[in-house]
Amino acid sequence: MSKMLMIGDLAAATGTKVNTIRFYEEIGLMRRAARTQSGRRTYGAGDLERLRFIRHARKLGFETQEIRSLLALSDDPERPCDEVTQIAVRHLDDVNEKIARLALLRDELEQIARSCAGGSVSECRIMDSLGA
Amino acid sequence: MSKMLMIGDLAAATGTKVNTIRFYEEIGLMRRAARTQSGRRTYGAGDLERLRFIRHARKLGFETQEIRSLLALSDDPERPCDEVTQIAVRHLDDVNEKIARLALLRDELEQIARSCAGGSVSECRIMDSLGA
DNA sequence: CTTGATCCTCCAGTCACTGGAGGATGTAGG
DNA sequence: CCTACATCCTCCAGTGACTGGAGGATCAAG
Repeated sequence: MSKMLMIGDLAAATGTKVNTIRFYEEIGLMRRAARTQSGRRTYGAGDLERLRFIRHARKLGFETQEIRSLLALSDDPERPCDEVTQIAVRHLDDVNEKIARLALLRDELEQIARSCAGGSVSECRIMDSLGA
Repeated sequence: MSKMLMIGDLAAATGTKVNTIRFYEEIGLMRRAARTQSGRRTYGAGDLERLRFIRHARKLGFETQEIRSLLALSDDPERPCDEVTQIAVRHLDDVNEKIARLALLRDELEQIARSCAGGSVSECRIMDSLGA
């Protein structure tokens, strides 16, 4: 069988605090981990992947409930199709808007970095980039 | 002179809670607002733009300190150039990574929505999209 | 068999808000 | 002018998502 991971291994592999992983279990983002005889949590490769997903999603500004609903898409791939599509489409709009805003911000940051090459930034439109 | 805005106008225009705007002032994200005779905060168009920027940035997963440093780029456009460039470049990397991850997530959501057109989703790779 | 790293539970603290009490002010209708 | 009601003020307690630490058990190496 494949390698057993301890909670510290997950933490190290994802840059998450051990306490945070236990917290994710408590609020139901991570599955209740299997335990050893002495009560220590054990994980597999799937749990590692799941934790990475959660962490990245958080960094992208998704709330716990949104992550829950994204994870649902992969947790139960056999569920009714229209339900799944509905969740996916709802998130698609959100994701596309995030991408569009970030693209504007990126353009402005590039502009600042470039224009600054010779002199001081007198024309700063950074707020316009997310102000729309 | 241009239109004077009250805190409630800002709140309505940006979908922010009144209390949250006061909180932003407290932690120094919003400037200390000018007050009327009776002590009510008054704002101008610039404050509205600034608040919109803050709100969008939060939704994109930036922390208060990061927003502070982004706002600094437009707050003081005459400051030393290398300093500004440094801030901009540091954020550029972060922004580009966010965009890349969101693009992967979008592709996967599109795939789910499409493939679901006829049947149930048996091949769900949504976690791969943010798992890298 | 000791020592040090990791694990456990439980609980208090932080960050970024959110909501409400209690009271002053502003404005529109009678 | 007076009342009614929305909006403002300050202050403070509560929530969501962690973060850190106390106090104690377990495990792996020497």
